[in-house]
Amino acid sequence: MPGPPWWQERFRDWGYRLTIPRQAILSLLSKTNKHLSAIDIYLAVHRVYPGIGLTTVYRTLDLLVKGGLVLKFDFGDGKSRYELCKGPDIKPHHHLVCTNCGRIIDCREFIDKEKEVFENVQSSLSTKYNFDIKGHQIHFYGLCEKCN
Amino acid sequence: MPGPPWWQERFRDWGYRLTIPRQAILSLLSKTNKHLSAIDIYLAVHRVYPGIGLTTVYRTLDLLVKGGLVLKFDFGDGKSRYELCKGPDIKPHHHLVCTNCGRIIDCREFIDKEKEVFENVQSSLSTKYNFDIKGHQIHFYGLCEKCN
DNA sequence: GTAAATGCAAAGGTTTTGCACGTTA
DNA sequence: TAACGTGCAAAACCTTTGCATTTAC
Repeated sequence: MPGPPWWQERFRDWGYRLTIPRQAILSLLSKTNKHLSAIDIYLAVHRVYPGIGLTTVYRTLDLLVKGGLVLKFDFGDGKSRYELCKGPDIKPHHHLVCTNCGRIIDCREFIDKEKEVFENVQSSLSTKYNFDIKGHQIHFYGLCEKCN
Repeated sequence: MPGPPWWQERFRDWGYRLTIPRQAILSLLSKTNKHLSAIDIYLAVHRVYPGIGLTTVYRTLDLLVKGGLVLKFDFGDGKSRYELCKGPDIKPHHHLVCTNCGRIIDCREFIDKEKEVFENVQSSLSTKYNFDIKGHQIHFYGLCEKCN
């Protein structure tokens, strides 16, 4: 018996309007574990809400990225990909990217060891460069099983 | 008294022709510590070799990336950036990216600690996912001194 | 001499912008 | 109802492709 989605309150506090396209995009992102591009999202939402425009997808994603609800990735194939990074069931992870076929695999096993290392690194980098570091991304590049 | 550039031999062994545009691009990349886009490279080479075309820049960069002489980065501003990663004076490093103004800072201090961590991680990831991992990138995102 | 490399122009694909119309709070 | 959000069309970019010409070996 799910209550209202957790992002409802967030939008209200935040002062932005929770419109149908925004709900549809958030709902989609919260149900997938894929690495969707703007077009992917447009096409998927279009099936359930045919009125949506690609422009709105881009603008909503920008908003969600700025608000820290979504992460934007560039894996080198010319289009950005988006992932929800807040909410229940969300675990931080990194990516293995096949440089041949573009396949992307999530990997989580490194996260524990990473934490202890990166907390120190980030705070010392912040001090040294006067940089307010918000986060980091780690991408592993190589050849996947099929392409190897 | 510099001898012939180190990449001369490399190209010959490799079976590719060492043309004027290729030399000009490699020469530029070996002298800069900036994070140049294709257009940046085109404009800089154009000053010394006006005959060059943007297409050749892209094709040469692809070649150098495939050959492992150059790394290609995407920092989220819609254009790829290129860095020489072979040759004398080249030290591996990672990047701090300002999400407001796009400024990019190289950081090297993490490299030592990183090595011991990542050698293990990469080999265990390789085994687990049957992925032949060639390398990784770490990007730190935040606000630089001016934008903070 | 011959295959490889180049430059131009055009095409392709992704993302952004301007503006009139709808919608949310 | 007033400000915010949307959709469409067009524009702006970055990158790739086709093809005739030039160049390196």
